[in-house]
Amino acid sequence: MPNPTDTPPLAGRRAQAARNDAVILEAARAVFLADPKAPIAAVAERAGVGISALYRRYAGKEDLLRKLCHDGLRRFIEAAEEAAGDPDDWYAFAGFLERVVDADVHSLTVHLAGTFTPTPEMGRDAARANELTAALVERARHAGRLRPDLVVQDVGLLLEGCAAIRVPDPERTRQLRRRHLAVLLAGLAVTDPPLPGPPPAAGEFDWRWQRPE
Amino acid sequence: MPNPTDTPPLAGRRAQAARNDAVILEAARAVFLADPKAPIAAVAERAGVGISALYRRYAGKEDLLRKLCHDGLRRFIEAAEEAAGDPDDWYAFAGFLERVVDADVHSLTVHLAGTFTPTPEMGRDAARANELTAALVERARHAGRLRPDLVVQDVGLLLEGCAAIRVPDPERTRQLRRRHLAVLLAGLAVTDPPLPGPPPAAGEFDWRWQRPE
DNA sequence: GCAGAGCGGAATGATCCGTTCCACTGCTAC
DNA sequence: GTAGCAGTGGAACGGATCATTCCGCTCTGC
Repeated sequence: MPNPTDTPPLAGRRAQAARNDAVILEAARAVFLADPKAPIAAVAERAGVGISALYRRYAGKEDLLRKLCHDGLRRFIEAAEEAAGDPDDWYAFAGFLERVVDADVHSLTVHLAGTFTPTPEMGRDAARANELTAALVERARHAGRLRPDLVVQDVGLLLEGCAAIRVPDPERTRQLRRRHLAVLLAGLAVTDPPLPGPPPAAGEFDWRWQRPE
Repeated sequence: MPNPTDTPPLAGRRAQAARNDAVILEAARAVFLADPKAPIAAVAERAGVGISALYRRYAGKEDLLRKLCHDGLRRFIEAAEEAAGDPDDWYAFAGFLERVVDADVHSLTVHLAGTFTPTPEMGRDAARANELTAALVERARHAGRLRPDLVVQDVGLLLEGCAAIRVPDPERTRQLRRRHLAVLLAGLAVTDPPLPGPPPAAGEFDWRWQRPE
């Protein structure tokens, strides 16, 4: 009689349900990453489950999208915290970008933004993500390894540029993005010539999070 | 009796028609740039004309999309030819990228690809565009101003990264893209460290031009 | 055995969109 | 003058797409 109260070695129906939790989330991630406007049926198909399995877990499409996006935000935060552990100021920053790019977190968050009404907690997490990023930028700049005219808001744009690169094969996508990122990093470590135009301001991209109209 | 055979000072109905030609194309460009899946009615509305005015000129949506994309390809070629006129090998290359980014040509071409069956002429133009780009890359590299491990196919990805940056205001979009491009250019002018991963191969992105299925 | 959690997938109803159609306008040719 | 027609606006049509609901089935847990 293994574990009467707790149920780690979940079996039978319950086990499938628990497995489906993960499978569905993974499928949703993959599908909406490829096409943010994909129908919900595509997620079910990809997960190899019926539509009911989805609606049993989420109140509706918007609910799923919100969950997905929030998870992405959390991964972003994780990446920043992990990277911050690197004692080298430059590699902390560079490693952060690499992690975020590898995890393919930015495109999900950005392309799904505006398709749901965010929760207050998401707002708080977004703020935290921003702080962590700013700290990483500050460290790298203070160490003199990062061009001084780069502002935090630029980082979002860099990540967006990387996220735009996408081919059918995920692994190849990762490689090509790394390649792109390498060019960017080389450009970020250089002081001259200075960056043109007014730098992006704080809050300049907040509109992304507003619902259309 | 001004001009019995030719009709430069077109008037009345004809004049409106000629004006509409341009207005419609411009509207279509703007609309499909903002959303490649936009309905045709949105184009008509933006142009301030009825739907008939569209269908009088184009056989259908696909026809319009093809025309738009082909125009974009031609602008790309123009940009390459103009930039090639610069005697400085590096500025020819950099100026080429700046022109393409400013003209917002790449995103249209890329995001519309696959939504129509291309004409043979488009195939030829695409090949020409590729040659011109390769020549520019070659010049810059030969002059020792460009990192030696950059291949032509990388250029498409760089442009894609820039095109991914988009805010509601077109002029601000242009500024931010220039800023992004400046980082990229700085990174391209640097030799060390070398770019990671297998470089993109010729034809690796041809799938973009295939219709879905 | 049996109640019901969990599920598959057809059915539903709403929305969206490409295309067609028709009535109208005002040049233009005669 | 005026008949004819190129050019047009926009309503109407028909097909496609989707989110969501619903029903009947399968097994598990007891």
